[in-house]
Amino acid sequence: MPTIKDVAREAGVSIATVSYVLNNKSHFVSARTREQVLEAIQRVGYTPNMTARNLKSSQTRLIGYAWHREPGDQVNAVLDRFIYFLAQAAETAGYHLLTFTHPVGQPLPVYDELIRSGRVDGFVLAGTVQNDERIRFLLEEEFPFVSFGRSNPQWDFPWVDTDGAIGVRQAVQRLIELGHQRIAMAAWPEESISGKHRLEGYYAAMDQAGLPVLPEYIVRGEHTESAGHHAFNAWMDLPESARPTAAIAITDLVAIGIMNEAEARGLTIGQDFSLIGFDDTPLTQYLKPSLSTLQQAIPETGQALISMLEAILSHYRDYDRHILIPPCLLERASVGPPRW
Amino acid sequence: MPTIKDVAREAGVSIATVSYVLNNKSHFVSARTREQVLEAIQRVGYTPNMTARNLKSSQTRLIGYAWHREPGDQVNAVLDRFIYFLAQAAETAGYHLLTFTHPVGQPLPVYDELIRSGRVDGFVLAGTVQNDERIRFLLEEEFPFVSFGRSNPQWDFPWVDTDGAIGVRQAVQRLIELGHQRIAMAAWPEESISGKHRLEGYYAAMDQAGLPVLPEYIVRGEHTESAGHHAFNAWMDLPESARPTAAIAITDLVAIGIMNEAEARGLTIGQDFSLIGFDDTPLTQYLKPSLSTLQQAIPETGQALISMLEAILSHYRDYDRHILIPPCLLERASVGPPRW
DNA sequence: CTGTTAGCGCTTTCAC
DNA sequence: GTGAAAGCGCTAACAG
Repeated sequence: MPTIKDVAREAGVSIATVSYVLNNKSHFVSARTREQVLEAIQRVGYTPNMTARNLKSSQTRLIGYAWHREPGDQVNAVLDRFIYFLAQAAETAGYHLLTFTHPVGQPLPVYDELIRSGRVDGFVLAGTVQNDERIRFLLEEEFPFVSFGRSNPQWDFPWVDTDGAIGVRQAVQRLIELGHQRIAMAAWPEESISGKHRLEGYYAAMDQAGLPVLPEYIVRGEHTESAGHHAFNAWMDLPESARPTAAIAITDLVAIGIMNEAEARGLTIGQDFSLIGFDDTPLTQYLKPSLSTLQQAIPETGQALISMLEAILSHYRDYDRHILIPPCLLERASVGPPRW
Repeated sequence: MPTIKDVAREAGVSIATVSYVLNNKSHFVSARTREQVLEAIQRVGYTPNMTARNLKSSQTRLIGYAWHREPGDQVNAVLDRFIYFLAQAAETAGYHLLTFTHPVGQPLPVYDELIRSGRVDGFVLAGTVQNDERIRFLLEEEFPFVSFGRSNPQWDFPWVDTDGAIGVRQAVQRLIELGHQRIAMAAWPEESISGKHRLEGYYAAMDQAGLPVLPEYIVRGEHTESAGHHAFNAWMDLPESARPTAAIAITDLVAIGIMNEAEARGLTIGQDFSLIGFDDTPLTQYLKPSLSTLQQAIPETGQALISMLEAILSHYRDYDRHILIPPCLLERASVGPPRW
């Protein structure tokens, strides 16, 4: 590989001059010299060495992102899509993503090592939880990062998140519009932050419409298909006059459980029972019936996070540290007017 | 961040000595000095700067991997799983993954830039096609890489691939074992290499069992759900005595199309018609009936690729340049004995 | 055994 | 305007 020296020799100038034109410090260089250098660069086929630049400037133009492997060999469809757009946005900003993994429950040593060895300029976090230890750690270390997802509301850190409250609210409103009155929700355990936000949207819509929410309407469970079975059974155990005619599932996988359980009981989703999931997981559009769902604005989220991180790394002052992006309701065959 | 100088000062030795203990050139250092240095490292909390090391050694310990975004906003479930295990294997070998994207159909400039700027030590390719231009390019540049997937058989390059022939053969044999005789296959267009291999497995199993393969049994199509509809319709258009009672779908998405079309025609998959897909795409286990499928050995593949690349980067001589890994048949509810 | 020193390729201050 | 030279943090001859 040719170096800056080769270019200098070829152009008959010093390496400093080459560096000037490389870095657009053109005001220091005469137009003629500039031309010569540019030609020399072409001739020898020179591209600046990133490692050397990085050493000199004490940066890496690398953003760290940790993989999330779900338990039980599952995938996280949202994050799989997310990271692609994150990478793309990062590249546009002149960065690359350095991806890494860490032992389950032991993220900190890996983050620490990456920081101390100067491997990355900043991090993008995803899959944050309440009191996320990574956030606490990075805040403490004062190391640049942005987060896809909120955490402890007491902590002041930059994040972008899907506005689950708005999304679910909109979905419930749509069901109400279709004539549903008894609407249930399959929710997540209390600890989940995004679960809490989505549930808030549900309550908001029901309250606004003056519709009662029976305690039994809210069934909490994990991110599993069987949580859907359980929820649906709980609803069907209610006396007929109280049974919900529609439901929001906190996630598509739970929605699938609900669908399967309903079909097993001889009910037709979309006709006898309306259902809206969350995430637009791949393949859900091909289910019979196709599943209505709230799709997160993944590309925009990735873009927003990178812009934010870029602002931080460039020490800009003015930028939003908290961005909420509403999801988009995709109405498919799993919803319809109530049968009764 | 403390540097090697800080450690040297703290330990009262030269930076060379610190470097020696850091790089386990301990034979040059007395046990006592070694101890002192180690303690000093602890005290000042020192971690070697990767960029500096990299500059010195002209490497990056970074492996480039390009994202593949499928057309039409689809995901590639196999690659999404793959990259996680690839990252993990890379880390064990002391590397990290640098991920990047490139304009559709224009990969080369990005690969070139990454090489010229010394950003990565090697590449892992995935989603290879016939006469893959990336392979041709990297071969020409003599830049280290390994490939998940084969390409032009004339080219000599290191790859790991799923043994689709073995997998499909095994799947067909299983169907035969259950009593099926008229077995069809939804295949890919002729250009697809892996499509060709999988089809070979189909023919091998049918031949071995002495079962005839009507030309109509092979229906080629893209990686879409509608390709499944089309295939199933084509089969059902055959005179009843010739209609297949089971089929292999080249991919789960096509299998879903087949399932949906069959159900629409009032047939029950698993009873009236047996079906096996390919890839174990997430959620397919929750379909009704759950889809039998050939699951690629993704973790092993990632590991094998990294070992191979590591061998190349370390200039080892002895290593397999071509590794075929058989997939695993997951038998679920979509298969059963033929009804007739 | 340990230290001095010359770079790795680049940016940038400071002279000229 | 341009160039000489220092130095980013580290490794590895080479001296001693």
